[in-house]
Amino acid sequence: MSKTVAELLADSTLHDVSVKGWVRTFRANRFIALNDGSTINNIQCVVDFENFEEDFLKRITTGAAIHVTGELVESQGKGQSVEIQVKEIEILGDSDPETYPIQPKKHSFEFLRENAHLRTRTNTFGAVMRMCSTISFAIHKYFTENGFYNMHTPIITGSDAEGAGETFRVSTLDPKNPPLTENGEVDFKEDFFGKETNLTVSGQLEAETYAMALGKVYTFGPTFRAENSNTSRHLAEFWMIEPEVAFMDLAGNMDLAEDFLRSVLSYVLEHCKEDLEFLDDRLQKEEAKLPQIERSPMNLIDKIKFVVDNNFKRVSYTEAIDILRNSKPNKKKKFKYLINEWGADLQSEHERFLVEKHFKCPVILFDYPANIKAFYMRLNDDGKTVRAMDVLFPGIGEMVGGSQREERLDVLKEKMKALDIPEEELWWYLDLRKYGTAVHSGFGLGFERLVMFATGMSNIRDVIPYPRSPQNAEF
RNA sequence: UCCUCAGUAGCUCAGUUGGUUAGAGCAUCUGACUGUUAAUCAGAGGGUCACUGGUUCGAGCCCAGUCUGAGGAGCCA
Repeated sequence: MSKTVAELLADSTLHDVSVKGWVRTFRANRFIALNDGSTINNIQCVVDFENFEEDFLKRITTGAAIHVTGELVESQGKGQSVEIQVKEIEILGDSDPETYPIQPKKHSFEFLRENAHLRTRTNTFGAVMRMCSTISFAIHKYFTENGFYNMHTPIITGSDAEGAGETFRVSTLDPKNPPLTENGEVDFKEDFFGKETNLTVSGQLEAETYAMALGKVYTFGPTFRAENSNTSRHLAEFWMIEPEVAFMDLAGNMDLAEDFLRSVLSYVLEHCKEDLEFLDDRLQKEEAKLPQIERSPMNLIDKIKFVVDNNFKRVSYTEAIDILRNSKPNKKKKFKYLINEWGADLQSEHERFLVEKHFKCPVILFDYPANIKAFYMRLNDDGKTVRAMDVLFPGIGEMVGGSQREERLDVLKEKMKALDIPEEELWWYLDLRKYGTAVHSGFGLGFERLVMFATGMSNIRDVIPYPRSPQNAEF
């Protein structure tokens, strides 16, 4: 029975072993570094090349899949504690060294992105993708242990009123020859659902309906935005975590976001040690090439520990504006957008100043001006701010965006009217405010952004298996 | 979408003021060696210089357009 490399390395009582994996390197015609993805570590397989045909050994190339049988012994070399003294090798799948793109050397992330189907066979992407899985599990674990129910919100939606960005249309109509109405417009009554439909940009509104029945719910599913965003932190398809809780106000929402993030990251510290150490090491080597000023003050693991061990700084929008207005870069006109008065939307440079320079820790900004936030956010008594909050992380920017939801029917209706959001599209959403309405809150958290922070990867396209972005849907 | 930068061998890159046959390291192939850690040593093969057009006696290099990628901005998670 074959064991995984992880099992071999963990159990010192094993003797006769059998393992299957992919060849990383074959050194000195004697040492095969074999990896099967179960761990970042390779198992060294020692071959007595005198006992094998030369032509057979030539087929043991980087990328080949092989089955090794032998004896697990203490290693004579220094780089590893144990190794397999090989008795038999079976080549399961050859790998043509002339064309196999992954060499035992450093590749650029850009190159590996073009070979996304093979990049998981590298140390870095293996580590990142194993961590994705662990983080995903930690998220479900946190919510389950805290009394949340998981729900699957629809991926195809009929309402265009969520207001969270451009949508992808879902249609079975013939794009070359669509049915037309008398006015010459596309007749979506003829379409599959009998109306215009899109891929979801958020499960929030549906999650609210379930929170108002099950109490605490969360969604963890794919989300689609057809924005022409070309940045290292946006994707057209990403996974979003959206908890929604009945009877919880904004303060509770902030507590939840903070506790959630710190718990998940703490779980990662505990359960991804080897992968984290590798990524940390890699980052430090990368940073060593940079000039002193551009290096980050903390290494990856310390950065995660810092977030786990310290409270997030909570600052109202109004306080943040005061801090920014009196800040050095504002006075010296170093900001591209200078902060002059209350009501201005905060730009990336301002958020980064607050998080990276002023507070030097994750920051929760709350109580934003109503006119720069979404229609469903709870209006404060001052009449000009809403109970919104953003959690800002160093290097990532907005990790979480959330709010207490407007629970008062008349206030909500007025807001929708002002923003031209048709009531008949969201009749069911308004029903929540008619029947047993209550204070409730929730937030959205971008899964890949959390993975970026936990892995130290700087491009979001490198923390999702097959990134979808403008002009790119390969694989 | 906007701004900036880049595109030269399979990969990572060098290529001077425009001037003979475009280079290096790694990878590959051949040979040697064999307790190595991205093994080492010797040799060989490998190029539509992103694409299209232009300027010029002559373009990898200059100009225009297009495509692709990166960083930043906007939109946001």
